[in-house]
Amino acid sequence: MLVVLGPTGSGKSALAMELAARCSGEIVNCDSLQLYRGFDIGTAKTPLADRRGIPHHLFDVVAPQMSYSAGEYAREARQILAGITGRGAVPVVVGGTGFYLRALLNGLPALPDRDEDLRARLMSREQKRPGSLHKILRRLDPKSAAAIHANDIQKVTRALEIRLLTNAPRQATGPAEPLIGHALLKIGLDPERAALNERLDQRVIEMFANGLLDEVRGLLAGGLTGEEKPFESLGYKQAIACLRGSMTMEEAIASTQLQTRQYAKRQRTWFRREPDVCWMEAFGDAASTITEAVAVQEEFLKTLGKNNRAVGPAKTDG
RNA sequence: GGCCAGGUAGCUCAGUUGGUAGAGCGCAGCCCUGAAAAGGCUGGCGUCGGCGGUUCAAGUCCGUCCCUGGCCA
Repeated sequence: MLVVLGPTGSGKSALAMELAARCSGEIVNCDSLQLYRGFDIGTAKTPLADRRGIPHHLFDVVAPQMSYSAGEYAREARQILAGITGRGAVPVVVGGTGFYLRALLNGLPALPDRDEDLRARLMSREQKRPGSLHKILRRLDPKSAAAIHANDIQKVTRALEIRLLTNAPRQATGPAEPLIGHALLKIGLDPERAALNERLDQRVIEMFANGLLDEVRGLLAGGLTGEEKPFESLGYKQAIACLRGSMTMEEAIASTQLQTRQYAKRQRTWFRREPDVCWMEAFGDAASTITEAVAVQEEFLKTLGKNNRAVGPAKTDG
């Protein structure tokens, strides 16, 4: 399988389709927001008309009211991958959400999902006495408490949740199950920062010009409140503020541009640690990048073919 | 031209009765076991508008000049 990763706006989707078109590939989304139904313009989802007949998976599969998690993603994506390889095609995972990609490839330990009731109780405790959750964690799971900053309430809460639900500290909760049975080629896109920023700024202007506000109006008219999870994301947050009159359009655009740049920065930091990535310091839709990536892909598919033949018979007992 | 209010970190601004400067945001770097487009951590020597003066010591007092905004001519 192939993985195309990189910051937002680096041209992952375009490159992924070029690669998929050359190897009977099928695109598998690894972006936490493109999963959501109805959130198209602000998430830069590839429009149906531009998908060139290439199968796209895990787009528009989550209702906006639903909260989602890396664990759910990993489970669903693995099923999709199995289906694709089962019919002899090549999965091309397109990922901007590093944590989801890690969950997919490395797996997550078998841990309980969010427990909203428990979280509500923990939160009210934290609100009454700030810092109390970390204090409790220090007693119940000192190792996690040392690893998580006291101000990081989200992660403190999660660690405490695990400890209370499983009666064990996080580290003792068993190993993750990495994805197996797939030869992997990871291609990373890392265009020059100034050029990416410029493109991101431009993209935000286009999103607002091309109907982001209308899309949000439509979502609200369809019964959503504007408080659902995906409305907390880049562009949608600002669009809501704009529709409610707490932000002008100019402010909304500027704020989205700013936060998009910051997001891209965090993605870069995350992906830098991803092992075994074939990095290309350019946009994925540049002709030279496509040429280079296709060459790498062909090399990969060639060795993959050999390995499959060599390893094939031995696989039966696995 | 006169009066008033200002000119302090990239931006917005704090700076007590004089003891060589801070906060938010930005920016830079980073973290990450089910919210991840989320959440969190670390990093601030900047001619305190210029020049003189008073003082052991001035962003802080005095003089003068420059700039910005407002009001009056």
